[in-house]
Amino acid sequence: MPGHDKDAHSAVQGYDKHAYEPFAVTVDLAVLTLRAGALHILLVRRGEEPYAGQWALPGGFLLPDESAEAAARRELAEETGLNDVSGLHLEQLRTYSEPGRDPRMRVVSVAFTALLPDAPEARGGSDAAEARWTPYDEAGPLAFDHDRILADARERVGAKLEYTSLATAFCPPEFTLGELQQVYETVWGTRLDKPNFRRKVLATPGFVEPVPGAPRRTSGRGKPAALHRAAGAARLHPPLLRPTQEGRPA
Amino acid sequence: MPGHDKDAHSAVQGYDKHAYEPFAVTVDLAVLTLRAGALHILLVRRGEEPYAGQWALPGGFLLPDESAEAAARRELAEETGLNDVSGLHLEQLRTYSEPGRDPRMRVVSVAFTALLPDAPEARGGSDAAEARWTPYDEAGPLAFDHDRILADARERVGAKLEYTSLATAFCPPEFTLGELQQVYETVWGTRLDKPNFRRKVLATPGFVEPVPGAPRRTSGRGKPAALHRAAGAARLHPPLLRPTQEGRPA
DNA sequence: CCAAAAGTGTTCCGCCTACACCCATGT
DNA sequence: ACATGGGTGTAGGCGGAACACTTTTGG
Repeated sequence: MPGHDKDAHSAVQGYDKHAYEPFAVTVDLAVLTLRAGALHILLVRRGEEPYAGQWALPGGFLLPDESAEAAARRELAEETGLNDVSGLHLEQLRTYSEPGRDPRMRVVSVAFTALLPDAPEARGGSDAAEARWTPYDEAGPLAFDHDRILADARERVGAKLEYTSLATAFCPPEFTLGELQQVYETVWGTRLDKPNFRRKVLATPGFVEPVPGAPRRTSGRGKPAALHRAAGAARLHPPLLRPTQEGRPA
Repeated sequence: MPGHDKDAHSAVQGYDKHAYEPFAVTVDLAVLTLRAGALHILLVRRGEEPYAGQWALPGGFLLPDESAEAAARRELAEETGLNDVSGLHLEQLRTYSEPGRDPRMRVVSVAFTALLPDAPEARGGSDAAEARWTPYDEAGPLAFDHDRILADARERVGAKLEYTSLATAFCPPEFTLGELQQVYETVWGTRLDKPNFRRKVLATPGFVEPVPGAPRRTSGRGKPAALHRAAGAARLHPPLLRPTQEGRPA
């Protein structure tokens, strides 16, 4: 929002939108999902310079009358072919504005993190751009500063698992506690004690609740599990803390 | 960063920066400090329409070759007269991009939270705009969507006190544990048990460390306190959790 | 001597960890 | 029968809450 410096006033008072260097505003999306017990990220292959042929995060320009959130949903739908984009978890990560991050022009990008429960195979984008789910660890060097955005997204998600109900966003509407536990184990890269995980989750008010008509889902082997769904809470009290890593860097 | 949609390409391939509706990009600053045991926010009074005469968050336009962070520091220096802006804690809050949030034109604003130890009296800005420290609770209706930005900032700061060493940013370089406790009590609006607070803080590795040549600072009455300073850690393990509010809304 | 703030000690209780053990299902 | 995953029980210990108590200053 405009402040009171003279630069702003001279630009704004006359409503001259082009008097100052304009900025291109884009959104970038770090779309994460769990496939085969591993964290995957949605990437698209660039068709043009710069970075032609390299993989990058999906994204695109804001249209004149949409918010960054709306642009992110639109781009996501266009590039993955998802229908119910309205329901999924979308969250601002941060905004990247360093000059020179795009060699062509000044681009300010609002980055989002999106979490998907299952991973529908990615279709190419509307203009036939190639899209692919890639294991997080194999997401090679990406175009622009997307490596950093991706790293920021992972760190943020890992931290938010502790004190928010974010993990349910990786799960389908109805899920088993085993599935929920896998989310934590995969994102954190640790093993958790199943009985204790179960109790902690159930003891946290508003985290999950059993589905009334509970038909228990079987996962091949073993006893079929009771189904749960997200109860309303956004923040977890008490939080589900990561196991204490002794050698943690201060 | 550009994606692969056609809109983007047609705008970008020709390097035509004005082919699409340009966006004005600004920064807004929620500058918080503690004065007289209460949370205060730095506000400036607007001189022009819209919202002329109303109070607003300080901020301003990005210059062509500076990042949002740099713009935030520059604006802060200009509007408060602070010299060592380089040292203080500045952190991205989120980006506000809803169309219509500025009635004049399309403005995308990157909001920051800044935390100051003491509160030097605010000078008016370089162009004589009025600036004032205001108790958080008395920050009346602000211009634009700044009420929301301010609320978001407070919520974020409160949450981050739990699991980061952010509280030290409200303190001078060397501080007493009593001062640190006041930060928590003021931002959270709760009372904390002094002995337990003390032990928890000292038990969290990397949070604070005693200053070697410890001359103990007196605060009028009572035993002078030992001085501490922030040790390196950014995240606290274990976190300093807020006292459990039972009637917390889910 | 008293008030006020810093700092230490100690007890109690809850929760978290760990691991043992039972349940239900597929092969 | 047995492997596999779901689910319950329980003993031990660590840590936080609560509060008593000592220390050091200013008035």
